[in-house]
Amino acid sequence: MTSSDPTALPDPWHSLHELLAAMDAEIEQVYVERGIEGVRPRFAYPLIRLAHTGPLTIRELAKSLDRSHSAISQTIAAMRKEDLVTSEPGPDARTRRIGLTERGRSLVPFLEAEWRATHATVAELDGEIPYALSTAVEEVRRALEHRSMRQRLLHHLVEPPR
Amino acid sequence: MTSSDPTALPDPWHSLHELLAAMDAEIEQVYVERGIEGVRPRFAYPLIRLAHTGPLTIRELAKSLDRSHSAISQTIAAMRKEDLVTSEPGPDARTRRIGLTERGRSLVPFLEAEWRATHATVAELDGEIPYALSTAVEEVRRALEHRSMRQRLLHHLVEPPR
DNA sequence: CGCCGTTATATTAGCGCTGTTATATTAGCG
DNA sequence: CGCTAATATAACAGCGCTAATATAACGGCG
Repeated sequence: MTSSDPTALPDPWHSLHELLAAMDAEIEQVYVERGIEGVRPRFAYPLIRLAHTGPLTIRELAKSLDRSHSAISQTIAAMRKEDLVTSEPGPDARTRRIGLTERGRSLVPFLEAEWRATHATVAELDGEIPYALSTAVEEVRRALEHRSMRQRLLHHLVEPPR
Repeated sequence: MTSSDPTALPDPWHSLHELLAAMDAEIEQVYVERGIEGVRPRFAYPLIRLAHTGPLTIRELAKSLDRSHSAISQTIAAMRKEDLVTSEPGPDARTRRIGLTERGRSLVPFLEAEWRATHATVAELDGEIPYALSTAVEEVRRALEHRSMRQRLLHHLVEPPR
């Protein structure tokens, strides 16, 4: 017989997921309020980066943003449909250089302002609580490097009798 | 001219997403090592709950797990394909009662052990860092209740000159 | 008593976010 | 000419959401 329901304790990550989703939603809301259509939040990162580096190849951009080249390729494809970036044959005819269109470039100042505002907000939030969330995340990451999640799980796993 | 690239500071949530994904992956790995096929981590929550409550309708279950009824409906559909739950006409012909199959029930002891191990691990991790991640998340949530993300963003948003 | 509109439930289609692997294309290079 | 590298694309995986649909139940009212 099972004593008590362990799921009385909620999924420990649920609240975290909710928090992230809610924050993302409010960021997008700010975009919409500014009348920016068709620019999804995930476009901002590559767009801003490109504005500073100048045209890059997919792989260069991917490396620069710490994403897989495939993921970036898809994001770029979506951005091209929105006329935010161009993809022109590069120096090497195998590569294509991704550059900003007029529209893309025109959005950068706002996106940068928004990016900074987001970071400022995160910093503000971190300041309002006893211990910064960002720091806590980093510490967990390091703790897991030291001893993996799997090892910890197995150690705590009390096997039920069959 | 734009001074410096704000995206030199990375997406503040990227590391968090990575962390969560990595943890989930290791949980699933433990499942696989135990020879449990076709049971995704997200099945554990409803499965365990159902074992304790007995058959529930989709909405009851959704409410019980604090998820949308739609999300649960889809999860249940996936679980039915894995022969983990049954869906039988309920007292009211509009409703269906979701119950456990033999297979589903047989997995519960392990899933509960794993659930507890996960919580123990989270507690352990929280103990290894100066301030618990779980607490920090809760504090951020409360801070945002007090003043919304949107308000904070707008306050920090320094509009670029046109 | 039966019809009809409202309400509740469940499902499904479509979307958005993240990413992966595998395959196709193209061009460079030896 | 064939191998390799870079890119692109397709299919898939996971998480979730909203909105539309079908069905059923309930309640009122003629």
